[in-house]
Amino acid sequence: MVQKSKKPPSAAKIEAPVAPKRRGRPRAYEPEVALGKALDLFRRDGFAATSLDDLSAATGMNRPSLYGAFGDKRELYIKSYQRYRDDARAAMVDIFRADAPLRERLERIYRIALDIYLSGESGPRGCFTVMTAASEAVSDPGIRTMVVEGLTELDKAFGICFRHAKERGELPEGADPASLAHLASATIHTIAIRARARVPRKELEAIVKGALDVLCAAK
Amino acid sequence: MVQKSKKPPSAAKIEAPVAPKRRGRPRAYEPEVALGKALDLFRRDGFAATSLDDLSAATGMNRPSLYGAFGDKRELYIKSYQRYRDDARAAMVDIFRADAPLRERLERIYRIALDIYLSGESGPRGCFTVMTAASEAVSDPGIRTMVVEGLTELDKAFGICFRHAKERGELPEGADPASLAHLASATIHTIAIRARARVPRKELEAIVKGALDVLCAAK
DNA sequence: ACTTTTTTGTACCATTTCGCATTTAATTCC
DNA sequence: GGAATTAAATGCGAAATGGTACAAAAAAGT
Repeated sequence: MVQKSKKPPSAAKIEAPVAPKRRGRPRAYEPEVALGKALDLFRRDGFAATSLDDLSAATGMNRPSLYGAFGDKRELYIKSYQRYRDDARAAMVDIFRADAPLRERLERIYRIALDIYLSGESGPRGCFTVMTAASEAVSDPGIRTMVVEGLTELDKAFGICFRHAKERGELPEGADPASLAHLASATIHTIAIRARARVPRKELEAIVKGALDVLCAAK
Repeated sequence: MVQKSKKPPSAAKIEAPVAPKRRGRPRAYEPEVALGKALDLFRRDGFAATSLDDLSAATGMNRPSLYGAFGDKRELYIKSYQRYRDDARAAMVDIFRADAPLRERLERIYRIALDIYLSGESGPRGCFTVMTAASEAVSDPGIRTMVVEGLTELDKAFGICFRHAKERGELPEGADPASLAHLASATIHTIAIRARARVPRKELEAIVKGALDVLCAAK
């Protein structure tokens, strides 16, 4: 289970054209898509309620293959969570880095967040961190570390946003970027929770709008 | 499972002195404390990860008794959640109704919330609604309804707070109580999540302070 | 004392769960 | 074509799970 070259699926097309000429029987699954399916399940049902049979059915891999590819259930869960965070980060990083007015950046961030939280065939899926990972965090130090990392990463990204906006004069002198960032994160969290309770998108958008009205004019 | 007189445990001492002279073998457990133990378990581990054996061990009741007293696992979960909400409401309702300055009322609310979320022998327990009920909400309409009720109840309580404060002139003219209430709820939620990830109380208090600085001076 | 009522405690059942051992299939290297 | 290698497929097994049947126990009513 060392899995060397896995990160660059785009660069892979350059370095390893298509067939790396592996030695034995070829895999009948693509690890990336299988992990995506596993992620969907874990995200919907949580760790305990997701059985290996469910995962096996969803990924199309039988249990031994699953085990061989990703390790045991906990490892698969962690890899799923890692994948979720990578995806979420990838979807937001450009916006966080973009050079746009504060309000516009925030609006785009929340639009992406809503897309992520509300998607899903069998109901809105919410946020992996908030809905299932935080629950596991009490008893599993490894997962806890990941959760804390995720939370602080979001805080920091928002913090940079607000600090930047303050430097540009978009915020009053007295505004505290750190506090505003925490409130922005909190809005992400409250939206994730409400989405999971099937609160309609319209309402969530209204909550976001109200929050932005406060945060973009604060103090 | 009709359970008539159950709500007034204090008034019970007046109406039913001690022994209502029930007919058969007396119960070896007190339903209220047993439900409290069940609540603790569900809150820590969630619905799926809590087994009837665990519940049986924690409550001291064997499974048939559990079943007879509270119904099946899902019913017990719902009753636990109901109990949690009752307790939380009871702990906060006086403060919400109190006639004190905005900031002081909010500070007291958040102090209570932190007490609730951080307590627990085997680590901080977080918020039942946020940590486990919201997860179940996607697939269980009954639980979803309760979650939505709980969320809007909190929104409303905060809303009354801010509206009241605005009428008193504690907030600027342009302030929108509803938006501020949602941000106050969001702060509750973010704190519940972070508590679960074992973020120390000091940090959570700092987040609350920052939020109050913004909310009590907004717009 | 004996019946009735309510609860406890033991034991059980069918199912599900995770994990693995073993066999079979597909591919490359020689 | 045959050995080597890698993965799939089957299926086993021990443990745990939710739920229940049934007998023993403890109280009140008669």
